[in-house]
Amino acid sequence: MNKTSTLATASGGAETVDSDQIYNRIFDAIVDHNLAPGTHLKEDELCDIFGIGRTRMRAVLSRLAADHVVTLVANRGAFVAQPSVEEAREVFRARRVIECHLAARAAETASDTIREAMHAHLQHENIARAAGDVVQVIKRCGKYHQVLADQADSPIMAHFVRELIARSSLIIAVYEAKNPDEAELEEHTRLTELILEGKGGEASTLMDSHLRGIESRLDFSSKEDSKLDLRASLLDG
Amino acid sequence: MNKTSTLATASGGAETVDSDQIYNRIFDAIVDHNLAPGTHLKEDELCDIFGIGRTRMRAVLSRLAADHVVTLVANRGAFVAQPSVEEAREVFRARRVIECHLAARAAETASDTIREAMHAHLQHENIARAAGDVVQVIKRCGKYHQVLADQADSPIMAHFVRELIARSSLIIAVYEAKNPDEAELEEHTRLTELILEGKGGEASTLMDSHLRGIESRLDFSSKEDSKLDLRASLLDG
DNA sequence: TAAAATAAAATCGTACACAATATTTGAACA
DNA sequence: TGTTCAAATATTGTGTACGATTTTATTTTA
Repeated sequence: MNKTSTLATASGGAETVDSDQIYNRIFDAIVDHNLAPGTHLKEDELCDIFGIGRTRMRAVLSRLAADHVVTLVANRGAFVAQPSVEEAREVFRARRVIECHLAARAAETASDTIREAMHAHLQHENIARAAGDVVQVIKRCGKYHQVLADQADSPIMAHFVRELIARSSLIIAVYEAKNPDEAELEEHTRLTELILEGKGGEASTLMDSHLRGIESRLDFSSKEDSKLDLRASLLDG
Repeated sequence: MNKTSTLATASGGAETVDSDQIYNRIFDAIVDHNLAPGTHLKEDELCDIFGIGRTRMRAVLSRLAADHVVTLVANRGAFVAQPSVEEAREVFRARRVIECHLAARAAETASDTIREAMHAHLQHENIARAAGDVVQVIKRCGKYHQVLADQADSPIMAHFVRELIARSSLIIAVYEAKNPDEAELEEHTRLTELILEGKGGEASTLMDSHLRGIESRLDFSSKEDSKLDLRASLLDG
């Protein structure tokens, strides 16, 4: 929320480190599956990495906790969140309600701005797909929903969606989908068409089934919890 | 999120002050219109009041800022938020989307638990109304929506609603409604009936018009901004 | 007197020191 | 060898000091 870090006061050195940048770095690392769920985010370690004091790092971690991508445990510290099965279902339920609405709304106000933003993003998706870069494809697929939400001219709900997408990414990391599925890309393309054609009702319906599809491809069977998982495995094996 | 404050370590003294308590105190004070929008929440002052250090108070203020009921200004501090007109419209738009869904959902799963919770709350509303306690009536009316959201078995959306209701309270404080309107209470009663009768569609529709009613009773004409307001007043007078 | 420049006070931003708590290590013992 | 307890280590929780910035008060000057 502010610059700070006073290493070089005079001269144009600008040795400032923006807290927002650090926040985004960690947020992105979690969403992009570079930080696994359950990872202990030690304060000192992060402070060394980013070259700031504990006070500021703590503020960043609090913010991530408010986003529900990090869990704060008293006297133990911050951990990358591990969504429960119930939480996972809840997240997708909320996403269906909000994103279906936003899809319909985007269709109602379909403009050139939306057309450009959506097409630009779909190109990115296809490029990653063509290059066979699976990791990039997954990242882009998640981002499609954010791009769409941002176009619906409802900043508050777009903000909710941002959090829900991030949590979905964690959910996918924990309850790994069988495979990212090729259908996903096609559905994004089809959804974009419907929105640009102003077909709000159909767009909403497709968004609903699209999200249900992603949810249904998750594997809630084994894991449960890393502890329970361990216990179950030992009792079974 | 944790107890802390170590004044009395030994003995049963329990001189502990819970940060959550302080957070809730301030949150409630804002929602209940005991702290006017724009009020400067000075850290030292609050520290004296609650008997804690600045570190913890800052954490509390950050949390309130994440809820959008407090605005943090760099090098100036924390202020009770003053929602803009656009923000106000956005908040009510989001509320319609989410609360209409939750009303319908509550109707689908109408249970005895819901019946009890809703009736218990309506009684509170009517008691306050009968006593002619206008302030209490306003508070209770706001809380009705929270009670309803909590009954819909969708914790994430209920959490969103909590934030939106708090922001609505600030909106009402800034763009004061002509009057709290008697219709509000009747609509709550009618809405409760529809939900308990399992009429989800009708409940959703009523919720929509109910929220539109509240929004339409706001006065967006004069205020704009305290500064602009001041300037305008001085130029006009 | 009014505007501008300067000084003083108030307030926030950050780092750091020390306390409290949790975790690990290792030694003693059965 | 395995278990229990205690010391040592690591990590988080909080208050406080000091620097930076903003605001207010005062003085200077035209």
